[in-house]
Amino acid sequence: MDQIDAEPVATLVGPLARRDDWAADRCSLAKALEVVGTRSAMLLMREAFYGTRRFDDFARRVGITEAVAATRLRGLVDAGLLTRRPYREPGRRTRQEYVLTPMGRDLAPAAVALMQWGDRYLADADGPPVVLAHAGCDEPVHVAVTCAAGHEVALGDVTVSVARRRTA
Amino acid sequence: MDQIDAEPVATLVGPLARRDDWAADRCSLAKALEVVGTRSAMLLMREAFYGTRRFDDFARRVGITEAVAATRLRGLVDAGLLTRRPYREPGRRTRQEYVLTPMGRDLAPAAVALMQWGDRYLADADGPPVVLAHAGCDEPVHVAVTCAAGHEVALGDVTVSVARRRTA
DNA sequence: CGCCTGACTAGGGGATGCCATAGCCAGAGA
DNA sequence: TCTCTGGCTATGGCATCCCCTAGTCAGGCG
Repeated sequence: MDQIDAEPVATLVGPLARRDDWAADRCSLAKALEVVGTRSAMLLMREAFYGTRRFDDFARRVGITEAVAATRLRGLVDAGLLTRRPYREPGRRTRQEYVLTPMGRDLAPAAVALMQWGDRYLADADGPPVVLAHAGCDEPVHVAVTCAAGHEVALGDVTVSVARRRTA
Repeated sequence: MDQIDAEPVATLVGPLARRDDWAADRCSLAKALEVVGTRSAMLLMREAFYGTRRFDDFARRVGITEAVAATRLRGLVDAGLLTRRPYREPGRRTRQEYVLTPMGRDLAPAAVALMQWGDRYLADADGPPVVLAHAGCDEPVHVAVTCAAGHEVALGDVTVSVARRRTA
């Protein structure tokens, strides 16, 4: 251990304790960042969570140019977070809309976690601009790390260990 | 509403329902991304969560050059996620270490949420490389959006509304 | 006093992200 | 058939991110 004092960080167990022997290139966080690691990609996902579907709404609401929106949306479709789907309003021509897939929808906790962190530490004097609540009980929502038994887990109580490989 | 069918997305209530009247530039998610919106910044935070403290360990384990590590670490210190602290091992010269602040520590749920999403959708055939568990009960941890009453909340059950401003 | 090491800084260059302006194409309405 | 609009694509340019290869600086040790 190269810990000097007992700062609450995660505990690495098993082979991971020798950090430099472990290749971080398989890290799922790194892989996730390859897909949604840009500002524009994550903000486009925010819009998708808010129900935006049309190309120019995405571009305008995120505040990026249509060229960037086209590139980024194509990337998100290719990665599987959104699907392109033609639709038709009566009296209008056929259009494409970008709709969340389950994979895209499952990114919501990460986006909410980032938003919550921003609310807490980066909001201006007026406080956070929006509040997320549970439609059922009207209580505000928050994101937390919990274990299967339902305990909320602090960083200092997390252990990190190598997973058993699915394949030999 | 420009919803075509009932996809489970968040429901915007009040003034927010007219999306284009709402300026997204105060969005906390956007602000968070200004701080940790780059791949290297988030991966440096991952290392910090794992207990890394020394400059060259950060650079080597994240797989970035020392120049990038220096710039990014300075940014994280300036933003308040890490502090620089001199320390001294006996017989060694004084060094600087980078230690998590409470602000940095509170980013952990967002990082875990992204990692969990990557585990689920982006892992290779071997499955995710590491498993996070609760030190107390050994159960794997996961990140979820919950309300104050403890209910796990799906995206479709989230409402988004304007916050009451802290200041007039 | 001079070497060595840890912790950076400097410089040069390629790739990506973003912006602004302009153009293209399909299809509905006139 | 002509026009208009939504939904993109194209071009050119600046900024940022990242890499690689040095070089610098402080301080403990021989």
